[in-house]
Amino acid sequence: MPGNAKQPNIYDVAKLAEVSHQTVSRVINNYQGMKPETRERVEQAMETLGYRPNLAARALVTSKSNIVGILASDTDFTGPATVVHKLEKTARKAGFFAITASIDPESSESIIEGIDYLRKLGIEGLVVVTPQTTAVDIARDRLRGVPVVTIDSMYRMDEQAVSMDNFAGATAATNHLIELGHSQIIHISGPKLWFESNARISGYSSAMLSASLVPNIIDGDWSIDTGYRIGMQLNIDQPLTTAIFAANDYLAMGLLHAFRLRGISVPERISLVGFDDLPETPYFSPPLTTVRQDFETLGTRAMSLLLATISGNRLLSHDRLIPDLIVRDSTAPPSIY
Amino acid sequence: MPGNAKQPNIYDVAKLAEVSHQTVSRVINNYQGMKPETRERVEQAMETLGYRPNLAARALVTSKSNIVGILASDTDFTGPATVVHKLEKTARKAGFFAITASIDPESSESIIEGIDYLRKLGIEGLVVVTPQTTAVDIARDRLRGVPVVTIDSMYRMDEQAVSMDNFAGATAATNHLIELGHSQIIHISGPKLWFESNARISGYSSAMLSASLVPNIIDGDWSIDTGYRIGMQLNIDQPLTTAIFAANDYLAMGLLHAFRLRGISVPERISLVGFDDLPETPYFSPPLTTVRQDFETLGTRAMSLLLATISGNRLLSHDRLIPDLIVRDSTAPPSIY
DNA sequence: CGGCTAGCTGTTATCGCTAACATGATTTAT
DNA sequence: ATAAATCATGTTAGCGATAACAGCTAGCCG
Repeated sequence: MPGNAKQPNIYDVAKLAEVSHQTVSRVINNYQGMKPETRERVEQAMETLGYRPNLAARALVTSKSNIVGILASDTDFTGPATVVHKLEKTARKAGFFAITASIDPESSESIIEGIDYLRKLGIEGLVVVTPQTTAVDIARDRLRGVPVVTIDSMYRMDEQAVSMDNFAGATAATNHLIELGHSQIIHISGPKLWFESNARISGYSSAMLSASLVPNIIDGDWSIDTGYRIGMQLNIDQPLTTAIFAANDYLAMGLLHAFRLRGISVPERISLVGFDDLPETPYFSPPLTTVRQDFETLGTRAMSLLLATISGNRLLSHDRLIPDLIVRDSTAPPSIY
Repeated sequence: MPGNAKQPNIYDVAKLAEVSHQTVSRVINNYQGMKPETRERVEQAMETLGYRPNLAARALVTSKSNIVGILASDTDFTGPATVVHKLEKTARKAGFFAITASIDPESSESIIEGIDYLRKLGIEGLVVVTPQTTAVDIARDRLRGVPVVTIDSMYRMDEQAVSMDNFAGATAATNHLIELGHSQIIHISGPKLWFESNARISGYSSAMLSASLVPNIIDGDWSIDTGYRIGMQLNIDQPLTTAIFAANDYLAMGLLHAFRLRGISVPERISLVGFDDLPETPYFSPPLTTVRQDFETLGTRAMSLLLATISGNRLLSHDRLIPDLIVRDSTAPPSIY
């Protein structure tokens, strides 16, 4: 790297264009009300010098970092990953920088560490993509004055949030089974600490009760393994169960695997519904009926909401997306034995 | 937000501690050679004021941003996602900020946009997690003087890179089949543009040739769908094929699905090996023999390499990780018809 | 034809920090 | 005891931008 000449600054541009540095600044900031000719001359000079404004200097004087933070769990589920990508792209498109801190949402130490990391950078806003309540609370507490938008919380409707209506999704899934004629429908739930998990439990219960059926919930988590174990142990004959709504596709996958080993056929003996619509879900045997969430829109909306809040336009403060039921071959009317 | 008092600066701390601002700066930068008593007084003052150094001001004067960039494809595959998380955490632990730009690796426009975005921030280094060659070239070109570390490239051994040895992984997979006694082994490849894809093709071919067998490659991509289509069309009787090495688990998943429909049993009629070891891979029917890559280590190593380069310690410049073969039930010796 | 208003551009101060040098109080050497 | 060296801290300048205000032309009016 020879002669690594220092980056040109605003004065270098000014000198070359034979104007004052302030005029250059005006060009950079797109100030209306200068001679087009002057502007052109300055743009010319910036071009030939390869000038790039120094963001640190700008941030210092304006006390605006132009950076927003993203606090994300370090799970590698594809849903959150999609959301984070969209958040970042939306921010970028709006001229903001997005910085992600991934955390272990079960450890408040990790949460605090992540938030402090973002705070050091002087973020102007934060999106929390962690599906547990604690992270949000800590964030709001430590970032007083900085807008915080939550994804996927429905536990505090007054706050700024964009959420996937897991309740509605679960209701749709359950109603689908009810409409097919099932009455003994079990729900295998996700872990209790998660927003989504609870919302799906409520949606299921509500649909069951509305149809005068009795909810029957088995505690699970998000893993294939747990689905498998439950699938191996589950007594489906007493009382006679004909349908299962699993809280996610992984659980459903484990159940399917277990049922295959036990010779329980789906959907003939048991109808099964999942949640998430993973890329491989259509290729299960049988292809799984499930609920699809539009994570891309979720990410875009959340960042738009945050940016609007930062620039002072209070938008609608609680946006909600409804997931879609995708019907495939794993659900059918109960067979009459 | 009442009385939103302005953030304290170094002078406020200095006044409270009754020292000069420079002394405060010394404390912040951990300067050795000041009275312990003075240091304590300053630390006291910082604590009571809740002082946080202003990074913009520091960056301005030192012309060091303390930020590194991550250029990542916006695929939601779990491998890259894991790598990115680890990159970020490793950087954070070392006192650096990591900012991710996700790009469409097939569009050089998108790549350039991503790089310019990072460049504006004044990144001091970059890790490229994009599995195509173009992104790396563009990055190196536009970021002259900034160290760039690549993940998963093996196409230019002289450059700074940490890679997963896909060649070795593919060789291991192929040899496993050969050792079981198979001789007609087909490889379904990934897309041609990807590093990994080519490395796996080479590893397969090399293992075949070493065993005096004839390579037979069918072009694919990474999708279940393609695996499924190929699985439906493939003629496995002429010539008599007894084993398939699929370039990833998704392809294998599609193949399995197709074979199930066609009544081709795995592993009795066809042995199948995948690549990736997805969380669900053990739950395929049959559980899939595959190759596992340690993405966490990959991420950690790559960031360590970058940070070492930034601080001037040229480390080993090409680090390589060997994936592990995980043998499950989808492979068996060929049956003698 | 003097003065006032607009329309552009220039000047100066400032953001919060670190670098480089300056200073005063001790200690050490002669 | 006095000059030199050492230690701890203070002073000044400047990083590269924007903000706020000041100044200079023109053009229009009465």
